[in-house]
Amino acid sequence: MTQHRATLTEVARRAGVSPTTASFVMTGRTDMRISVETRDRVLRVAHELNYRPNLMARSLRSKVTQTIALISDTIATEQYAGQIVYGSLAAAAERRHLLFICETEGDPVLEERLINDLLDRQVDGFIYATMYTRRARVPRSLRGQRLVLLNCAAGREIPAVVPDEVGAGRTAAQALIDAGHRDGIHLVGERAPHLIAGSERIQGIEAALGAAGVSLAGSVDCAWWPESAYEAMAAFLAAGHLPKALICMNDRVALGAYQALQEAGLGIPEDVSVVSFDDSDLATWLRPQLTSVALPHQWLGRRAVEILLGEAEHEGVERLPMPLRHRSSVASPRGRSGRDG
Amino acid sequence: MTQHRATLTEVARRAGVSPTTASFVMTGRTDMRISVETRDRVLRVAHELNYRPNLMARSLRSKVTQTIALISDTIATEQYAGQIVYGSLAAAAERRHLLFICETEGDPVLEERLINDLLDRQVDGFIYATMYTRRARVPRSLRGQRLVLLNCAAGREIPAVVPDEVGAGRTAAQALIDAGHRDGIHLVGERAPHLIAGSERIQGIEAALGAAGVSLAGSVDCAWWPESAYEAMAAFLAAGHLPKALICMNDRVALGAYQALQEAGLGIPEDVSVVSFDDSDLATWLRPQLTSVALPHQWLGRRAVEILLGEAEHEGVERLPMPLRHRSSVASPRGRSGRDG
DNA sequence: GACCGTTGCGCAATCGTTTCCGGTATGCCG
DNA sequence: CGGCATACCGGAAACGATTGCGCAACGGTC
Repeated sequence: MTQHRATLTEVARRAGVSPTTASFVMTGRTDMRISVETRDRVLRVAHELNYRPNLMARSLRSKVTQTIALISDTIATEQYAGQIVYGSLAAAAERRHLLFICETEGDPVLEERLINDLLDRQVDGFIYATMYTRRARVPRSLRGQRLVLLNCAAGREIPAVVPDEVGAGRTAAQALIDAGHRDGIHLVGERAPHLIAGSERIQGIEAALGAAGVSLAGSVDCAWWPESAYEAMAAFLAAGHLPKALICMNDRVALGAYQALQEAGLGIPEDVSVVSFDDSDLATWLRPQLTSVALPHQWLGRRAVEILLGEAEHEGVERLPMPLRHRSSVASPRGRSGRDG
Repeated sequence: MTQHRATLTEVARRAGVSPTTASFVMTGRTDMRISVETRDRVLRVAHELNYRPNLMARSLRSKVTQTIALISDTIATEQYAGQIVYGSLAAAAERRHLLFICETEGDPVLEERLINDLLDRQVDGFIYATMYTRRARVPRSLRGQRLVLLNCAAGREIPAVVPDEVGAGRTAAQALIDAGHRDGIHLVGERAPHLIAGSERIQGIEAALGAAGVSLAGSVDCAWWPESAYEAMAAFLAAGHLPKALICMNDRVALGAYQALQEAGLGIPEDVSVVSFDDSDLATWLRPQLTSVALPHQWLGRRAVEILLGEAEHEGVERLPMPLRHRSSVASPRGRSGRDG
């Protein structure tokens, strides 16, 4: 089935040298002097035999596997996770590391089992990711391991990478302020205390508005899903409210808001401006395209790998900026003279 | 940093037995007789020392790593990929295997490098996945390896798992027929030959329609994206066409169609019924919720793992059914007496 | 010719398991 | 008391690399 792989010992024998020499040649180490002829001979034989090192054997000795684990509660289930995975994958591949991906489904027992399985395979380090930003309790079995938290935090001593949600809130609010909005600004989406992203975004929003001498006109309470947002928004409009600008807690909420606004005959952005968070695919699919503050998922992944592999200084919790993706859903308050025409 | 892990030899010494005995006890092998007392003693010591086997050492000897590789062109970039990953992950975890995930980005050089890296780590097998169903050329370096193709095929001798797109086409068409549609049925989305999913879906659609003595009233040509679909559909309506039912090539196309229909004042499903393919998140977010034929992504992943680990018979190319998710976007042709109210 | 630095390389142990061979008691039978 | 199962276990060689030493040969110096 699987054809024979030449071993280092075979290469050494065929080249007429010791395994030691062959090893030094193959790994390119220079702390043992090897003549050019010998070196070339070994390399030639290795190439002829199509030699590839057995990394398990190497790792057994050297204690380094060039392997890292990305373990998450719901890595694949959540739609954005792909970008995190991709960022980590790419960063790992660039550094010649391979990634084990695991999903605990939030089950502590499964989590424990997976961590042990990973440990048994001698992974060099862990990225522990959660889908929603929150405080995390680091599993006991991860104590003492090389570890970076992603999207969650657990004190200063463990490096963590999270999105700068407060900054995002400021950015979103500022986008409206810059467009000339001063009143009629409403928040859409519930402010539940367990949604850290939410509280922080709101904190940033209020800071930016406050700095401009503006305050929120009100808020529409709904779950962070299209249907809930649609219903709440429809009821809000039916009650006679007429918002001039909406800050939606995420793109899915924005979708629901769009549906209600359009059904009520309100134009975006002529009558109502909309900004949102996440910058998912949805943002470009809506009509008009949605201005959204992007979650830097790919960067979170990359950054976590960089820190894990010790290339970046770890400064406790690192907050990655959430950039504004400016599109067509924001215009100046009255009239159609918005910056996007 | 990382605390000491007890080795099997240590356990053996502390239990007063040979490593051989300890090994047999720990792996639960019965082909060497071991007294109950000895067994218990070893187990107790192992537990006290918190012993965990070093799988690298084990694998070095036994040639089995309990590790498989999922290698894909664009695993994370594409939004559905998450479900494939999740399915494989779960299936692998259930069988005590760990998954290496890799993304080649369609680059043959990177692909070659990644496969070699995986081979060097002695993975037990490969799942080679592509995001869009197509013929695949299997990389040379994968020849002779345990391998299952996912979403692509390359001849009878290599097991493959793909969605049953022809069946999906039949299902979609049948949904309209069952609702009473006989004419005014239009296709939305380009029929490009490289989109195997497309050709096969159309094949199924025409088969089902033909069997019912019905034929397509026409088609709207557009790329498989919301914006393109919106524009094409808007133009189509502007030209005076009035479709009674739409079969959209995927949910994103359906989104574009929804936008155009709603802008034209046409009601879904009162005036126009819509069915689609993929059953992405979008389908439940739209108003009305979209009837869609689901891509069984999670099952593709699971199935590939099962076949790879030899639990399922490999019968060449296995086509997984694409089930209909019936929602509110389909009703009987005229009047609002659709089955979903 | 003794000494020494440099150059070039090999021996053998090691990593933590598994596994191929045995081996030693003990009891029982005849 | 010899022989033979049976029950229980251990020695040591793998697996395929890395690595701590040590060592031979050569050339030059005094």
